Amino acid sequence: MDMGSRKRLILQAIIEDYINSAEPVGSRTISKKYLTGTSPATIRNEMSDLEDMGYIEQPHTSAGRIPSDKGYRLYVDKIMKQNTINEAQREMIKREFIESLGEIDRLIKHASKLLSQMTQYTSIVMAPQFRRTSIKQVQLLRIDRAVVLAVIVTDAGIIKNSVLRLKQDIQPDILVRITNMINDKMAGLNVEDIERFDLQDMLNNSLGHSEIIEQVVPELIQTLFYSDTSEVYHDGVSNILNLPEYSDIKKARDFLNTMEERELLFRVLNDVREDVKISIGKENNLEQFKECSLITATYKIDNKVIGSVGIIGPTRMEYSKAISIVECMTNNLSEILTNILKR
Amino acid sequence: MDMGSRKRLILQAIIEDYINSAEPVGSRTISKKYLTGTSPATIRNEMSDLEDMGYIEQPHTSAGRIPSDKGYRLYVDKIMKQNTINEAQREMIKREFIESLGEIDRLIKHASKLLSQMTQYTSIVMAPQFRRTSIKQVQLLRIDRAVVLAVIVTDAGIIKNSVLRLKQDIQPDILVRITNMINDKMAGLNVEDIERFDLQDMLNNSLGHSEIIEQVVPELIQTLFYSDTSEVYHDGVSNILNLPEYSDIKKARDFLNTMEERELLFRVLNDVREDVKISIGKENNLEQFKECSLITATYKIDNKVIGSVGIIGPTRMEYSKAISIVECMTNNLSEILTNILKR
DNA sequence: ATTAGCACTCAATACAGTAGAGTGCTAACA
DNA sequence: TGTTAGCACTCTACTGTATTGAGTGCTAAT
Repeated sequence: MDMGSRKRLILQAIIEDYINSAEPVGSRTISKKYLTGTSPATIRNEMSDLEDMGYIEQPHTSAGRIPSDKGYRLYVDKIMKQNTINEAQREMIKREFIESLGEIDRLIKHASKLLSQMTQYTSIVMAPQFRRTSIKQVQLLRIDRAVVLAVIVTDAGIIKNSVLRLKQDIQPDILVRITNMINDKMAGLNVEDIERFDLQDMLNNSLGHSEIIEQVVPELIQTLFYSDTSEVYHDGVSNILNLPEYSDIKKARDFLNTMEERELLFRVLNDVREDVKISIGKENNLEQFKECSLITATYKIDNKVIGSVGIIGPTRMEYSKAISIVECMTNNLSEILTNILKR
Repeated sequence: MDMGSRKRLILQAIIEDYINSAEPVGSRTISKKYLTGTSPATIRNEMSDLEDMGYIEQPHTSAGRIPSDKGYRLYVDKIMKQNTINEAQREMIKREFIESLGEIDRLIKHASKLLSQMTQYTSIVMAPQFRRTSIKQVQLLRIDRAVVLAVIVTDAGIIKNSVLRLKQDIQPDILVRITNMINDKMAGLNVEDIERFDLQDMLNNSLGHSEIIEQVVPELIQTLFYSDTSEVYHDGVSNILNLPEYSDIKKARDFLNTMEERELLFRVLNDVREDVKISIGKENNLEQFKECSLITATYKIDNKVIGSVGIIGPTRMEYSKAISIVECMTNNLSEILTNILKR
């Protein structure tokens, strides 16, 4: 059976109507609203074919049709037209970001809020990732007699820090020496290297400072790993309760539960390799998202992928709009991050 | 009309039954389950009195009674017995915390998770607050030619920092001079003082460094304020969907919306002055929480109140358990924070 | 003061009937 | 041969009605 252009129009009509209404779409509706020249009976025949081909399905005999995951996939890949967000919205993203210049952290949270507001779905974002960069330098700063602040600068300019509390007092000159030692050994390493870092070797060449190094270095390493998995934010979770598919309280609860598992969200975002990735329904690996679609995209610093953002909605998603918003968002993020860090 | 001891027992029975069942409690139930020696008719008379006194109310004529806010208040203040959490749970809190030693941030998030898990309500916590302490010292650390890390240490030992990107390069010796200047002017100030800080005066005495100071100091001040209002976490939001009072999707959505407004949650937590504060239903100032109860408590460093945590649940809350858990939590937080910061 | 008995109220449930949307099939038509 | 009108059929959603049962308030007896 081949996919004539009328079938394609009908599929498009079904999908776009269903996206708006969340109700099964019948042949009469299509005949009246989308293909005025064609009678319901003809459309019924075509719909029957489309069902056989697996693009649409029927919840029960006397209902209209709804798109299947396969149908959405075809729609996204071949049918829908791209770039439906207008210049005003594009401007909005740009403008909003200029205001939140400053702390990277703030920028990221702002991106999340903006994504969920503009799409009316739930957004998830991850802060720029260490794991994908390497250490440029480490600075140790004496705060108090036995308190040291460790600052880690990476090649993408991301700065992380942690407070170290030592068992004994430390003199400034010794701290300088230790700082140099650490930089000798650790500068240039990325997180994968750090996993295999040979602490013992360093202690053997510690010139009598092994006791302090033993306290400092593991703490430093831990900081790297911790910040790697924890900085995931989300926003607009309440939006999903506006959708009829979540009027079932059990589904809503499951969704909320999932959104509170930061580790999980991190994994989802971390898996993104493409510029923009679209996962529809059962295409998602996660059981929890089998009835959702995810639009995820990566952002970069100096063309180096450094993190990703995404939105989660029902499979009946406004793909075209959602995709362009997410895309526009990552483009702006990339640009601004690159600018503020290389300024 | 006076409050005989039988009325008190009946009120207690109504409240405790309603806490468990979320269903209006009838006279027969009380007679069978709580006051076996007394007939339903007698209890009905007493209940009628209790209703006149405003402690209970009737959703509709042929239903049982449910407690009013006033009823809960009396229960909390005079009737319920304290401290129902057992030694095992107390131990659990202690043990859990010992593991998450290290980053204060992690400790705080952990506290939130623990609170919601143990109570099965929604928890909110705020990170230790600057506003309640004063600046001990400011350190500026040169990261790159035009990039400076500012570290602020407070008298309670809380350390905050932010990355400053300058318009021009800066020499290390000049940075030291500026650091000294800033410390001269700002050490000892608290956030309230900072609000009235006279930047112009400082610029007049800047010995030729006014251009850099003009970039650094406002940024520094902003960091103080930003971190003051943003670090609010919550956990267990999904728990509320298990409660029958939120099976109405509209209510659930409103609740979720509220929980996503960090500013609002911050204000709620920031208002807490007492060791433990219990706000029942309409006692809450916020419209959004008129059907909820909040148990909030402060935690301290060196006996100086530095932040607070709380749980939000339905007015039909397991007050006794919730209060002891929140109390136990803040005690542990206070102890651990004091220890790790003064170590 | 307490209790048994009774009439009354009201929400919740179950049930039957109806309306309406939609399909599939067949036969007629261009 | 593709398209369409017509019709019987299916199934959900809604509506109205009757029933049930939990609970109350009142009255009279203990």
